[in-house]
Amino acid sequence: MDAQYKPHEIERDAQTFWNDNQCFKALEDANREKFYCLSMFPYPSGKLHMGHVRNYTIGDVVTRFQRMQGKNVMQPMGWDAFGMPAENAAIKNQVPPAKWTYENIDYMRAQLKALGFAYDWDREFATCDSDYYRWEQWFFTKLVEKGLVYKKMSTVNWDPVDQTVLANEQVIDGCGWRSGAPVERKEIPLWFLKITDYADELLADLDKVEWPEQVKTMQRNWIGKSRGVELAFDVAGDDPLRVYTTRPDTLMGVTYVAVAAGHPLAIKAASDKPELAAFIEECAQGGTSEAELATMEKRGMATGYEAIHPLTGDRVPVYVANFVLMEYGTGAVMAVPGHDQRDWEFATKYQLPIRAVIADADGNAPDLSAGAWVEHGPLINSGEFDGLDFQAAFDAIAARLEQEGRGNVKTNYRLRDWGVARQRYWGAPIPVKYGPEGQTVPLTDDELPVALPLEVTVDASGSPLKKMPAFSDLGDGWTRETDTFDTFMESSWYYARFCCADNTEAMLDERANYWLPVDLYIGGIEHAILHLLYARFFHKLMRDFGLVDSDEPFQRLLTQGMVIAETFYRPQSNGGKEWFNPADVEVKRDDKGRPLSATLISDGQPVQMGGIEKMSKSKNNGVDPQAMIDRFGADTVRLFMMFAAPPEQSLEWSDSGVEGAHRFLKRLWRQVSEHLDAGAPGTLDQATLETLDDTQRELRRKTHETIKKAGDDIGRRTTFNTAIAAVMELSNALAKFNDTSPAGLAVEREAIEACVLLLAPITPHACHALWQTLGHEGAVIDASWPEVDDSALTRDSIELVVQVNGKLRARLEVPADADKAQVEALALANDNVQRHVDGKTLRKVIVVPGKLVNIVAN
RNA sequence: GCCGGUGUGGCGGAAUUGGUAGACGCAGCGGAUUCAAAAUCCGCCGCUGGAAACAGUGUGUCGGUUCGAGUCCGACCACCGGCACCA
Repeated sequence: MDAQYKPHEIERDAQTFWNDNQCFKALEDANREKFYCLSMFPYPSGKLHMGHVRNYTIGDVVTRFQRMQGKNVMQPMGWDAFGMPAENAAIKNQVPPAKWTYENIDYMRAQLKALGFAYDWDREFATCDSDYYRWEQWFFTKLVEKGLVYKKMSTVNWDPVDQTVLANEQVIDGCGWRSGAPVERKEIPLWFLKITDYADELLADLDKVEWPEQVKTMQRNWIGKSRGVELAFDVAGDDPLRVYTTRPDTLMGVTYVAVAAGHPLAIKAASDKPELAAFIEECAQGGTSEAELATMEKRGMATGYEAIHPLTGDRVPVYVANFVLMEYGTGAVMAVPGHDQRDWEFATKYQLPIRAVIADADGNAPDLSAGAWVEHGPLINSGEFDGLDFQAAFDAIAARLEQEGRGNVKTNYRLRDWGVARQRYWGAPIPVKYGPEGQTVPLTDDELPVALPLEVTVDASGSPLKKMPAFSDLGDGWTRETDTFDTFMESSWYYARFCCADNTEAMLDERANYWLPVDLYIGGIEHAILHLLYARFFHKLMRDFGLVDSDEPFQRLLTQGMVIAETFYRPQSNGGKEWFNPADVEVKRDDKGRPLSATLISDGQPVQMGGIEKMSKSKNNGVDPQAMIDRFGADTVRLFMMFAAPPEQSLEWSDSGVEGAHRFLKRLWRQVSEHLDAGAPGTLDQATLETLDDTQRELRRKTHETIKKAGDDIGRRTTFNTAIAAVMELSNALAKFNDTSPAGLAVEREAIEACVLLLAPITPHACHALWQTLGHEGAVIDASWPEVDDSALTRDSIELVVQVNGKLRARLEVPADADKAQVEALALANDNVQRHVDGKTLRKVIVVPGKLVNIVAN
């Protein structure tokens, strides 16, 4: 064997072998247990970044591990190819988005192949292929027929200079990112899917999936099921105002009512009040994101109207408030400043009355001078309802409102219907046409697919489709919808299409039911809500249409952390920052390794350290995976990624850490080489096992402990870092083991083969070569995960720690079968233990078998 | 602002069910090998005191539960992710 580890040759040979033998082609086989492992597919932005490498390495490790467990595995890969960056690149470089996208795909596919991922490439597709999105268009028309789609007015960010709709990301500090003009809120008609029809099921079925609890919690909170009361306030001279509240117990504390700026009552009130009209116009300033709405200054103005309290008949003023939104709920809220902090701040600002109607913890009227009292408590100042607790008050007040026909108990959801229309070009056209008499008609099957025209010129003024009569004008007064789908539509069902991507006759077929649900889905935590919720919804839509028979798309979920790196910059005269790549910067450290200063290598001048952040283009702190592969090989990059942190945590890039990973592979390679040079090993038959000496038995124990731990770490815990650490320990034990007897070499062979098999999912190329070198006929890709020999794990004696009052005072070597009394006696006989219990009274001795003894004395 | 998370040596991290804090790796220090260097190998490595044995102290901060807390509970601080048109 070549004594030197040559990753590039090894990787080329292994990949050729996998390719030639179609090792990763997945075929349905009803007699074998299937395992569908899926990593979130990438947006083809240009080059792979480290986040991709991490994501796909995790998926590949699990895929190869499950294959070694005997499962019929399928791991596909494709491209989430529609989206804004292609349009931005088109504006910048005058390249059509399609050309840019497909070139990026070609480049990134080659990078994925260089990393040796076990993908079934026959299933590959890009969502911008019309063979893919045609089924999405088809399905949308079916949803229209089922009444699950509707059109309504909705608020978007409007750039008044570029005359175009902006994404939230394109709104910087309230201004358009290109024009710099203050953004306005504008109402336009948009298509929606009725995800709220599925709110209850989306909530309940979270119990069916094995997802991280925090992700389930986030989804539950996002859906936000609440039980409250919808009630009406009469308005003198106008229609009643309907409001929803989860705190009907505070109804007697209502001191005003607030409506959205777009509310009919507000608009009516503004007709003879110029200052109110001006205020309403001001409310249209700014972006639409919830974060922006929640943090903006709360402002309001009286309408002059008064609402009549449904129970007391008192008159309270109606305000227009900028934080009430027309499209959420009823566009009006009742305000209880005594018991809601936002209402309290608003009331304080506009000198509105604040009434206490809920008692504090001591049963007294709460002090409301510094803020609202928001806890539950018995009612006060509420007439006949005084003294009732939250639940009793809720029920009594709801019953009373219902009896008077002024309200009813209602379940509400925070979840809003899914707006799927985008005023953009690079997306799947929405398959709808409009008639001369204003008809809205979904396209029929023979009118599908609507192919996106690919030869276009894109500029900052919005979608070119709107300016292309060849696309939009259907003749006889009919026009085509020029909006395209939200790209979340494509990513909501791609996992199912991978099961039968070659089907040109149907969206899905029976193969989908063989593979689905996805057994393990891996992707960034940033997708914990939107993407995963939309995909779950879409799956249920497809189920109710008979396309799949499962309830949930993703059985297990692994949310990976970000890849982060140090940032470096220099302030610029315009107040901005010029960011430098870590590869171009040299960091000086003190003798403890703490960073002191940094300089740019090219000019030797200092740069500022900007902290450790997510690798991104904007901060120029990305480390190019390709450069790392070229330098160390794919296995080293994969090993470092898996070793440096557990998958759920963020991973800080470290050049020297990568070198450490490389060092380990070189060392393993050398260990195999030296082992082979040492001669032929004996066989580990029963007779040999019985005659092993202590050192040999110790190495065998370590081998089987490592097999056990690595299998549990990879298969159950998905903590690849600790699995690797365990194999490193075994390798360290091997380095200390110098026994060239036939039995010694046999034990060593077993340990070395364990190292190779346990690392095979992580560093598949090196292990492919080592497995061959060790004389195996079959490839390691077809090898089974090694089995634990429980008899190798037994010990004659174990180490116990002895504590006195919880502090470690001694370590004892005791027979493995020692009983409590023996252990206690041994512990008390220890000199150092005696010194610490001397002169004290023994209160208690706690023995934790196999672990420790704690002697309590005082 | 709201929802979710994280915080352990110089650094990345380990400690799986409340039971030895710091596995494994990086950096650093010392040594071997070498004409020399690289590579490699061996040893040391939380902080304070001590020659050592050992003692004290230590998991963001403050408090609590427990024989025993990195782990559980309460309050707080800092940072990260998401917030519906980034993907």
